[in-house]
Amino acid sequence: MSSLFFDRVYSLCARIPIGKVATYHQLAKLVGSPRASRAVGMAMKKNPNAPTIPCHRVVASDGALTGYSAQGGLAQKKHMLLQEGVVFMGEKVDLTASLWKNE
DNA sequence: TGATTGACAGCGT
DNA sequence: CACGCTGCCAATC
Repeated sequence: MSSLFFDRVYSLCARIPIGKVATYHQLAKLVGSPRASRAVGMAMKKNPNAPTIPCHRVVASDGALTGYSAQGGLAQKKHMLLQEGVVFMGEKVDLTASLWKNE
């Protein structure tokens, strides 16, 4: 189960600092396929390393929490992000303040 | 091997 | 501003 694509996505996911979030499109771009945002989402959904990969730090391009396969769903995801210090704008993440610039 | 799916993104209405 | 449709990529059935 070692697809280069998934591996890249997981690596980037683990690379996202606490208090920051990345968009699916951003990860897709970093892995080399700026249009593979959907494939990135699929990798998150599969998430073989659930507790190992902090995939909860990945949100939509608009900062909205689109999905979360783990326990609790989107509510839990939002709660975790808040706990890590991510700034929320209602039900969406304030990308203006918490978007990972991939430093 | 082919068709369908899926945690998206962009554009149009 | 909210909703809908299309396009893209890779995985899974």
